Amino acid sequence: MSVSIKEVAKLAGVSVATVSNVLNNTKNVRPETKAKVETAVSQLNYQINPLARNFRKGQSKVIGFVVSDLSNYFFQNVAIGLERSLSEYGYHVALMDCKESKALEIENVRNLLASSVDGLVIATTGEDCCYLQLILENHDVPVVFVDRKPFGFTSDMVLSTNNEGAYLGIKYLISKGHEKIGFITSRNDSTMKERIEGYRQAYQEAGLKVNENYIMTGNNDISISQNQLLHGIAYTQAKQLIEAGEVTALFTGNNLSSIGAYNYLREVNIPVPDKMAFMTFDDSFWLSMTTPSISAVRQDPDMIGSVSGQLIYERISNKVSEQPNRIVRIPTRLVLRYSV
Amino acid sequence: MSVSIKEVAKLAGVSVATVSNVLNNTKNVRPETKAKVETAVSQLNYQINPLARNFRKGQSKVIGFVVSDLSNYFFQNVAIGLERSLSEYGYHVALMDCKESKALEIENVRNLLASSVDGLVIATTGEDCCYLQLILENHDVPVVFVDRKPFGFTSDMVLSTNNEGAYLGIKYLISKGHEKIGFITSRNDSTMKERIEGYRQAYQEAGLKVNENYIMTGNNDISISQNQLLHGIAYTQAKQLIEAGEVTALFTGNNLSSIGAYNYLREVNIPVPDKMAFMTFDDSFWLSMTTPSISAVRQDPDMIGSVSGQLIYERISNKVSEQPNRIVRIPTRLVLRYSV
DNA sequence: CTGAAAGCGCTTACAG
DNA sequence: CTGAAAGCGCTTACAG
Repeated sequence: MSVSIKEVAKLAGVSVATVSNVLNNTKNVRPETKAKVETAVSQLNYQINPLARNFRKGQSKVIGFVVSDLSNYFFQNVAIGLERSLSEYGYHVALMDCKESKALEIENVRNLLASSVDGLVIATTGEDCCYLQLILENHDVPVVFVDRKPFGFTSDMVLSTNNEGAYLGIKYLISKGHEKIGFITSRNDSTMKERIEGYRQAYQEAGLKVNENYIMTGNNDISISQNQLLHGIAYTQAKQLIEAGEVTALFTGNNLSSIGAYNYLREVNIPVPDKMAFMTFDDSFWLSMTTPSISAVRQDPDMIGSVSGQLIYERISNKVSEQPNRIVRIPTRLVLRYSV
Repeated sequence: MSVSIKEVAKLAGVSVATVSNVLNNTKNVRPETKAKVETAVSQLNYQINPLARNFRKGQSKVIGFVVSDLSNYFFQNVAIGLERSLSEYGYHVALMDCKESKALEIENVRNLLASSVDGLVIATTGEDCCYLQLILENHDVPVVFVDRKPFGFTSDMVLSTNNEGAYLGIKYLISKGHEKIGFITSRNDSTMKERIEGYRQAYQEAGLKVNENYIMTGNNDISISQNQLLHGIAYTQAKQLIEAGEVTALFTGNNLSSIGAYNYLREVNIPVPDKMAFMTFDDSFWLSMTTPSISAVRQDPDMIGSVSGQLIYERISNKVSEQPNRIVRIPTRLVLRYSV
């Protein structure tokens, strides 16, 4: 039904090799010949068959994005940025949700490789990524990690300036007179450790001593999804901290924990910011709809996604094959609203 | 580098045709022969090359999802449901954002077809979809529309029970004593018309007369994206209605308009629900984070997505090729919180 | 600068 | 039940 390169060649009176060469700009072709081909192409309304080309070139033009939890808006926005940047290079993105399950993550990676993806972007569920070494050994597929730093596997990474972001937020809280700031993280991974480091730095710079009891780290084994978070671990952590009656401000480590913690404040009717200041890492749309609206350290998930696309494309097209692994940090910034 | 069907055939001592047949279960093969092939497959750790198979079969195993506005959480959730259901059949989804631009929509459809998608799911920007007739005439690609009904093109559709949902919401408001309910829609498309119909039905059933001034329909030409909506058209419409001083309740037609309208209420400090009841079509996460939390008519975007996947898969696999176009309605339900 | 030809790895009539 | 062979539509050494 659809016209092939042969028919173009015939109509143009040249060989298929020549048609291919003008189509792909892969060899010098005499202008007259080129013109003949081009008119034939437009006369027949020829479109290259990407299935044949992909097969021939051994590429699929799809990048797999393996996401720890797709119900998290943060990753949805990463996906959007990734999609946009890769589509510029003619790539599609295959999204795979892991629902915070390592087993699903491994299965997803396996399936993607079996379906011949050209590259992998991974927001890993747990940090241990040794399994990748094994699975990838027969595949020449570049990998970029986003948001969380893996161990057991080295590759390019795109991360937020976690340390600096938390530092900025805590510093601001301190500047507002808060000396006892609760830090709530529902997880305890490399990312959270960096953010806690920012907390410590701000304290140190202000000459304050950190009370370790105010840092509530979570458990990585707990599966959390944004939809069931109103009374999750962050809720409990906020409750504990506030019932202890010491902290005057709460800083939550990501959007997931902000939901649980803020929901607690709301339920027990603690006036923000009068009785309790509140700030979170990760900006979300809903933070500007609450009363008062909530200040946040904003990440740029869209940028994280698009930069990841960039990096993986460079690897695929071998522009940087010899370069060592890169870590790109995407800036964060303070968005002040009325909760502090 | 990777092992091919030939090598499997050689090791098993059979022809490639036979290997193919046991792999695909496409012909009866003697059990002994089958066993030989299977041991060879596992010995060589053979995996079929999907690029070759797709090329041969003329399919890409990807479905394009053309989305009017991917910054809208509603569509993100549709995408997630679609992804999940299609992945069960070995399909990937190629997401394409149109940013509410018809021109981009057309370009996206074109690009997807050029990259050989096997099917198209479309949440159209504008309702006029005549362009599809033309573009699709050389392609045997099934289409499913979601959320909005197109004209100028007929295909399967998956929509919410818009009429019934709005009816439920308005009926509840009326039951609470409201007789002057403002209906704010930022758009004026088939979907909104259905929701307005539900509004009228509830009024009629209650023996109330509809005041047309309370129905503020929007303009389809205005591009709106969730991120810039705090002071958009719904904000203005809410302002107008409330300054006129008649309505005692506000019902917004979708999540986008709820943002603008609620933000107005918030800015001018109108107590909800005491001075003004509030309810919206489209549930969103943030509706449970406001004070008071906001009641909504909940759609099920995830289900809309997964059902769309179902329908398009049936069309692709020709299970229903002779059937006329289907319209599937996904139920909505009332989620009561504290804004009414 | 151009073309004839091999070949990528499958599937699928067709013959036996 | 099994196999030999054609062919899907490209790209790419290779020869001239």
